[in-house]
Amino acid sequence: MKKSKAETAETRRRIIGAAAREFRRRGIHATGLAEVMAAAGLTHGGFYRHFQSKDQLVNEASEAGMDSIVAKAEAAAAEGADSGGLEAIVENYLTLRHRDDRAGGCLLAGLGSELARADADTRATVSEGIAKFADVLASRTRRRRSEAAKSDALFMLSALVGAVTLSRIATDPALSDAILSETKRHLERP
Amino acid sequence: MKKSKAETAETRRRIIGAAAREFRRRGIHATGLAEVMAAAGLTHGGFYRHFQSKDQLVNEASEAGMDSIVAKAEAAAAEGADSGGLEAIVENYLTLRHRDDRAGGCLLAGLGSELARADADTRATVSEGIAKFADVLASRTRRRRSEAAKSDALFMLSALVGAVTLSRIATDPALSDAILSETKRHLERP
DNA sequence: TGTACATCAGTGAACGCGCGTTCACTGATGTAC
DNA sequence: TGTACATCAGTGAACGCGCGTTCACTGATGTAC
Repeated sequence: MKKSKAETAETRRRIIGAAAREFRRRGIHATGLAEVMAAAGLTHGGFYRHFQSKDQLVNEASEAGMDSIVAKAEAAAAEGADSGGLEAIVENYLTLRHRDDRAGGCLLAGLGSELARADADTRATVSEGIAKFADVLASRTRRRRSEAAKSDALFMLSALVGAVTLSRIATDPALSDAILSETKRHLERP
Repeated sequence: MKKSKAETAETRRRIIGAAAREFRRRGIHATGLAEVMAAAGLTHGGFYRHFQSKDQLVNEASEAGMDSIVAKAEAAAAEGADSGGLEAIVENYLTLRHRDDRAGGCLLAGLGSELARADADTRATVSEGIAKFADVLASRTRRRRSEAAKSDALFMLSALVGAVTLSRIATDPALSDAILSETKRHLERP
């Protein structure tokens, strides 16, 4: 059953993608490797041909997750109606769709408190992703001074991630919706 | 080894307190009942004299956790130098001490993404806690209209929780500190 | 008030289960001649 | 170009381990007389 190099690389990418989705959907600790492999269309035994450990997969899935959310933010900004594209990112992030789509949503909102307990390698990976996300936001502000833009970006990112996280906990639908809509309102009219 | 009613109630409270701390420190899923019971000075076998399941303990520990963070916010506001006490809450929440003290810190920042996957009972409990926390913040704003105060409160809470969560992920100390300090700056000078 | 018995908080061994990880095996592919 | 062999991605059974939960037992307390 040996596969070509291209097939092997494709399988590896498929496992990482399935892991990113399953981790965000059910949590890192609660998701087993067998579950991830099944989602990738494989059996669990083959896992160690591609990764040294679950921790390594968590790290690579986190990198992929951060890359994808940063790319989504850039795409939203590029399509945005406003000049800078900042509102488009916020509009896109603080939606009911994002709140309800954990598997496909932002890694930070989906796994924030679990990532805070991940190993140093994974946290370093995510740390870089946070910086990149903040850079994308900062480059879209109308601030002249780059420190002010960076400051705005870190603040906005905190509010975005906190709002989606809290809106997912809330069982009261009015509260859940209000967390998203009021955060949106404040970020758009600062 | 039967204990008096008062002792039994005290033991129950001790288990809940230990659980709240251990869950925040290591995560809900990663913390075993034996660990919680040991932290409460007991062996694991006695757990089911007090609770029907781990889920029930998670629910009660979450209630205790939300009560304690709301009480802390009220206490900070009462001691605050500013008239309303809002700045005192923000100053108190966005500290390096809070970031570094997961076991004793805010339940929402420590377990946010895990709570979003908890059972409906626990999420309902935490949902009420979020509403109470927002009420405390809203009552401290200088807004006249109560809807505006509520809106501010939900936004602030999102930013507070998001900032501490992200600052705990970040391995770059400058980034971690900046997330807290820039969020503080924006919330204090809106 | 004193005595006999029922209660039940807490102990520690045991349960089934699912986890991360390992391993012998298979068989299609890449490589050496 | 064709053939023989080595490689290694993927399978499925098995491993030790820790988990949530159960249970027989202990013995101090509360209760009934």
